[in-house]
Amino acid sequence: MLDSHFDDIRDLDLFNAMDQEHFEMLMRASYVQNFPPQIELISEGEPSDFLHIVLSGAIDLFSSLNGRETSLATIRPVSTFILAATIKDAPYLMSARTLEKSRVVLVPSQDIRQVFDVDHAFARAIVTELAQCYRGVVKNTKDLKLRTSLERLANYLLRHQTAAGGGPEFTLETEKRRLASYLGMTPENLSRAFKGLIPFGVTVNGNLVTITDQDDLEKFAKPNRLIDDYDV
Amino acid sequence: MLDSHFDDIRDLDLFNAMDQEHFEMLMRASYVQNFPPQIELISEGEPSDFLHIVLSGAIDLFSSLNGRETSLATIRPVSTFILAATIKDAPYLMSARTLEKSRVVLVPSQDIRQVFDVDHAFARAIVTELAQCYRGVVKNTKDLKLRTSLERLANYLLRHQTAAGGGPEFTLETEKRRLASYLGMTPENLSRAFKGLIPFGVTVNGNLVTITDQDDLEKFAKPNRLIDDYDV
DNA sequence: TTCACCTATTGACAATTATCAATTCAATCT
DNA sequence: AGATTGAATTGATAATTGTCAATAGGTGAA
Repeated sequence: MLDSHFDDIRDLDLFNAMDQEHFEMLMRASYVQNFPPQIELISEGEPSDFLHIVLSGAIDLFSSLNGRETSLATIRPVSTFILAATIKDAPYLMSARTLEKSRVVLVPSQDIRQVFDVDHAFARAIVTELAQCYRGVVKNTKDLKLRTSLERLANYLLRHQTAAGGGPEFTLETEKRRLASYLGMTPENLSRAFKGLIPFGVTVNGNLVTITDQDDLEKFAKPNRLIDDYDV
Repeated sequence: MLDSHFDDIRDLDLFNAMDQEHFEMLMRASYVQNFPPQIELISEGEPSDFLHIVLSGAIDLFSSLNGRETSLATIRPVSTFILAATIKDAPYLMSARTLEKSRVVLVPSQDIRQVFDVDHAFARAIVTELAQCYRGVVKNTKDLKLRTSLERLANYLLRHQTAAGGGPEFTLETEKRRLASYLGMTPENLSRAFKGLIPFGVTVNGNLVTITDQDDLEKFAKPNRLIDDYDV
């Protein structure tokens, strides 16, 4: 596995400062696999044998309990997932499934831990990545506990508008049922929430979202950098 | 600051594998402070100048937004908090206040980062600690999104029963209003939730909880190791 | 002790969210 | 094109949760 994907992975913050030799060692130990949509790559509770890297496609991290299910995150290329379980050699806390046809690299957890012990730049990158992930989940918890569902949707739209370039029109990349689950509501209520945002300058047509009154929406959503800014 | 608390801190997973010289360096750079109850030690959004270690007392980590407030965690001795912000040199995402008279050690973040770069055992301990924290927040998110408030309370009681030794009687160490906030509900609803658990073998009198029917409660709560077990 | 204060509890009611059923809509297959 | 499938939406209703107001209970200060 020393082919072209190589460069994309090397560019990730997690891998770009480490020793070349160690990087190649990891890549040689890895597997690249292609998966069709809707394949469950990981089931929560299983031992974490691999660090996963999405090269293309999209992955849904979700969790199930007593017949209920919730979506916790969407992973898009190029990034890693399940780092904490790999580090702790503990069972996965989330399941993962492909949302589309996806290309995934599997790096054996054992090799990750081994290289961690001899490559300080890699160790530092892992710490930074984990701290970033931790803060991401904390922000998500604040979003869930401190905002109503309408506010969560409003802020989600503002974040995605920014990610999509900032223009007044952008498309939802996510199925609405999954968006609802991610935001902690039912699909029915997401429909109603979209309607509830019409007075604040939001219209939706299928996957196309149009912010007709940016000020109105922001005044309602009150975005907060300690929740909504990715790089804080 | 090379006094008796020294040993307690050295015993923490975070510090017990590192080089003695580095440990002393960190301790010499630190401050020990005593705080009365209800003092806000940290306000979210501020730069993270110190890693905090609670030696005695108890700390509430909480967050506020638009006049609302929620409790995110309780830190009891001896443990650290605000590690991720320290590592990333990013602003605090949570505020912290003393719940009781508390003794706290402040280790300058700068020194933590400096020692991280030269002490591999410390680096490894930080990674493990961060991974643990990350997994803790993920479990909390699953608890919030996949369980009803009654189930959250039931499982909270089971976890605390275990922590208190496992017997049928134990005391809540937490003010009920804060417990309600932690569990994501209002104090009024916590009162009603306690009543709702009576049919499943739980009685409460002030801070004293009695599990009268362990099986019934567990059958209702359905505790899950991927949410409720601390060491998974 | 008495008062003041704060927490906890309770009841009544409102708001929010979930559930169920039916319908619309869009994409895909034959 | 027509049929099939599954997502999205809508309406009706139920369940849950929050809000407001009043009361009870406990703690500490004067």
